Amino acid sequence: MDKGWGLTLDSSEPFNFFAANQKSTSSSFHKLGMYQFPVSLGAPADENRVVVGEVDFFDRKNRIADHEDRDDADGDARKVDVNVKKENSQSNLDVNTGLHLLTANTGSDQSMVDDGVSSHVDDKRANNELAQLQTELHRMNLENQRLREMLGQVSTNYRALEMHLAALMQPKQHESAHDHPIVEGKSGDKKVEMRVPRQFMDLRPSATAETDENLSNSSSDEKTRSGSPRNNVEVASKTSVQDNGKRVGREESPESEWNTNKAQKLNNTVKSSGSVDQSTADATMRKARVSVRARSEAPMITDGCQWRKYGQKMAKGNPCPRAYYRCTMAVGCPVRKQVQRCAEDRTILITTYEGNHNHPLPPAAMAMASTTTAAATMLLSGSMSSADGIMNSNLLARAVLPCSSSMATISASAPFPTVTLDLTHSPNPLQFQRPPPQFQVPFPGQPNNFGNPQLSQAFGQTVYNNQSKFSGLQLSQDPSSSQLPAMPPAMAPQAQPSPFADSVSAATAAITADPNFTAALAAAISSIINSGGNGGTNTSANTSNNNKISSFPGN
DNA sequence: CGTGTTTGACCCGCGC
DNA sequence: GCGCGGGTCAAACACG
Repeated sequence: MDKGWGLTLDSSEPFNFFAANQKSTSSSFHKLGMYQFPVSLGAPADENRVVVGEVDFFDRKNRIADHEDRDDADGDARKVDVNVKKENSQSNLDVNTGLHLLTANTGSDQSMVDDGVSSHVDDKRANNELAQLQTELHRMNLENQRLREMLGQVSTNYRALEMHLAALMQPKQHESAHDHPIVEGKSGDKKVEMRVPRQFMDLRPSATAETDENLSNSSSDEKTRSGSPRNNVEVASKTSVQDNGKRVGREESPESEWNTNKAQKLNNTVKSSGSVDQSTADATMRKARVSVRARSEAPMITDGCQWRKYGQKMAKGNPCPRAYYRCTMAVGCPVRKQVQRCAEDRTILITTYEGNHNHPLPPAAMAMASTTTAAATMLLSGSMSSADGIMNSNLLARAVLPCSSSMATISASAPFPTVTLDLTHSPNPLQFQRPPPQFQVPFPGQPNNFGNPQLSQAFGQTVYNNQSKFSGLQLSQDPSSSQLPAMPPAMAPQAQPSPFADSVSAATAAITADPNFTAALAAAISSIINSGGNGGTNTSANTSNNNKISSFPGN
């Protein structure tokens, strides 16, 4: 293994949003506190270590211990040993940091310490090195502490959120029992139906059943006429109400999900005398979208699902056409996505997901599902008109995306409430040193609202320098907020980067600023929070199904 | 030949 | 009512 970036990026492949999860099935997950994070991001499966730049944390630590064993009289070594033991004790608290991502030693590094009798020169050199390592370890201990605090806060917020959601969902459980039968039946967890991890892009975690019921009440005859072949209750209940045109029956099923928006609008009109707030919330649920912004030269990010392009349009204000894709992993799957390059920066790919899968998902897609679901959950809870909903949204934001202090944006404003996961941001100056991979991270200070000002927000400083705090998400319900200017890179005041005093912190930041790592972190966290790990068994999911795109908007 | 893409036409919602 | 823009359809086409 070379001493370069352990997080390899293969520019020959499209940006695989969750390649990390796919490649780090079980052996490559390393516990980070209560969560597990894949560390062999794009690296060969047999390399579980992460070597950052020229610094190999674990080898250095081992060397420290080695020196200490051989030279007990060395005060520095003793100090370092204390630090090492401190860190080990922190490991017992189930909170590890990137330091613990390494699991193996290499023979090449061992050659530095097994050179037999140590000379004075070697001792001096070792002392100097130990002094440096002591500083590094101290810093990492601090980072460990910060991470522990973060994780503790995540846990607390999540529990609070869970209880809150349980309270909200209590009267609706009997109705939602039929919703998402596939995943719920698989999970069997009593809390699963409220935690929304079960399907990729489940955008209706709470109001689904009620909305469906409303739909069935108001448009039952339309349903029967729709002729949808799906037996999925959720989808079948939302089949097209739009039977006033020739489109009815033109396509068997996927359209129905998309038409749900229209159906909901009609429904809201019908029941205008009813609970306005509830109907508004339902409509919001149905329109919710999750947009992912990522730098990629590839025509489409690989998210684990199979897509078929069904249309392309020139969107106003963007010279790059917008491509429309439909999920083809199952007949009648209503999930669709739009892919469009950013007008201002065409290296940024904007992928917008909408709809619920009506089929089991491969693990790779589950990873994405967890993330997008978490984002959608935040959006939906935040889209409530009540202050309680806003509070809930903030809780969700903190709990589901604990590292999202500056990486997710919620916009409940028109036309569709959308939560945007912006993976284009990284203030890491080391990015300059990296060869431009296919999936790039932006330069510091780069504007982040390309072409989609109401959606974009920083997403990249996920665990930037391990200083991310849980500042939550920006929640906007004011239509005027759709024109919010780009949040400056310093929008997360608590995520201000500290100077890279040494290569360790710089390398750590480099890793954590990597979008793949960021995405993997978000996916891992949300996966575990949501499902308790039903996406843990990764297989060779279709990661190349998007390579067949012959043309791409903007290319 | 099956599958997926391309692309012009069509439908619909919305603003004026 | 009209025009615009977004979203979708489906025939034609390309490809393996």
